Amino acid sequence: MPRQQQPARPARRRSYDQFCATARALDSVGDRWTLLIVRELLAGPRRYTDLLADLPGVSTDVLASRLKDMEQGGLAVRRRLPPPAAASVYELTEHGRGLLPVLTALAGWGAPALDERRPTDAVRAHWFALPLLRALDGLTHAGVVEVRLAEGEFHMRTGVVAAGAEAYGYGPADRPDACLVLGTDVALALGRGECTLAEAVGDGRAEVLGEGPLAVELRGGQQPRH
Amino acid sequence: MPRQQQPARPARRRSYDQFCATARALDSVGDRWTLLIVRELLAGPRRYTDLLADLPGVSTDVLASRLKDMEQGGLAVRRRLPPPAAASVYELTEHGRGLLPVLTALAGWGAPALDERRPTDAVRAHWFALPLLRALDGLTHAGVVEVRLAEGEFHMRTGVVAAGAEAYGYGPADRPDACLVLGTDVALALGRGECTLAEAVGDGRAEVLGEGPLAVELRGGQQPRH
DNA sequence: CGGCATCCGTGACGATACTG
DNA sequence: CAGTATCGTCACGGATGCCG
Repeated sequence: MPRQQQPARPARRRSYDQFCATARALDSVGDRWTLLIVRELLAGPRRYTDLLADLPGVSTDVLASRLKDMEQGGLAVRRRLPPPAAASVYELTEHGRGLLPVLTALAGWGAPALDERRPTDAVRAHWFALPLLRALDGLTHAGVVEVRLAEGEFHMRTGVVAAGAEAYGYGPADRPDACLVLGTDVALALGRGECTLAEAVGDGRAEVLGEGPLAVELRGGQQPRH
Repeated sequence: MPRQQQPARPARRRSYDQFCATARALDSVGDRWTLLIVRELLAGPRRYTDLLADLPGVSTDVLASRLKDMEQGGLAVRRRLPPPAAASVYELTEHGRGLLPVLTALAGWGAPALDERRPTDAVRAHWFALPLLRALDGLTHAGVVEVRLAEGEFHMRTGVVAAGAEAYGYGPADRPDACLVLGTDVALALGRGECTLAEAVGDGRAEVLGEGPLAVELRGGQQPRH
């Protein structure tokens, strides 16, 4: 009689029942939509409705259920905003932010599949953050880079990312150390590793604004490793 | 009229329909069991029945369906063995082997969840390969390490892994450069990054057999990076 | 309006049985 | 050995309703 469910109400989700680190990870984040919710929350705290808007296709009950699972799994917390705004946001815990390497690895592997944009495909600017984080992985200078694409803007943190800091975020940055203006095609090529940012700047296909050390490094003043 | 399915027979699988590298990756490998099948095939070619045996809980039709999806997605190929053995094996393509960083990242994140072994958990020796590969990531000497656990044996390739070579495999190695004898608890601690192999060898909780440069490095003759 | 809960149709999943 | 067939169950996707 396998999978005997004791009458506990929370009705624990289906497990792979394998003593394996990968299987345990997939027990937590292997369900449909979960890793994409993490991708959204890696950009910062978000409200339920905003998540719904940036995850086209997810149904309301599935999103609510996943968020509840993620709370129970210690991936995210629900935080009530101060009175002026009568709303609450969902926010990754440090454990949840630990999924960043998983997401960047997945993005690196999936980037070559971004060759054609299908007419049914949704787009958000910050979805380019994960591939670009990989492309700029070798930078020595830490700081915040604002990225401007035709699809919109986002910002990301270069260099060693502190444990408590978010790796990227929605919209423009408060005080960016550098500003990166890119076409979609260049962003895709960078994500695929087909060219470096220094090469794209040299070709005039990318533009770096700013004069700080990070901006200089982005332009190729110091070659990033590998 | 969303998601209008044209009468094409292959009935394309459900897609996230997002122009995002991560979403594209999950379109390919986001289905239940797929990444665990990849974990199995990363150890080398396997027959259908062997996969069924090492993936307890998967049903026959789901395994057949996933393998077909993986063939169609260019992740794996089915290869018929020469006449003596009237069977065929499934084998990862180079594209499929590119998922190794995704699997190691997932294993690294999931390793802390391996604190208790539940009575329903299945175990295979080679499931420890991914966390151990991470733990030995900084090694400078390339070679093949045979790992002996209470649960069984497997082997893995250290140093820079050539594109065509498998990162790990089932059972003992043909001609190992070093041999690693571990208890389960030490294997878990290594996977969690709680200690280094040199420390475990120093404590006598791990044993390294062999005299080549790789064996020396494993013992801590040269400290692995970080 | 934000944050779900409910209902329903479809399809994916899991277990078993069966076949070439 | 390597799957296909069948079937019951559950998860998913879409729409709508409720409630603070």
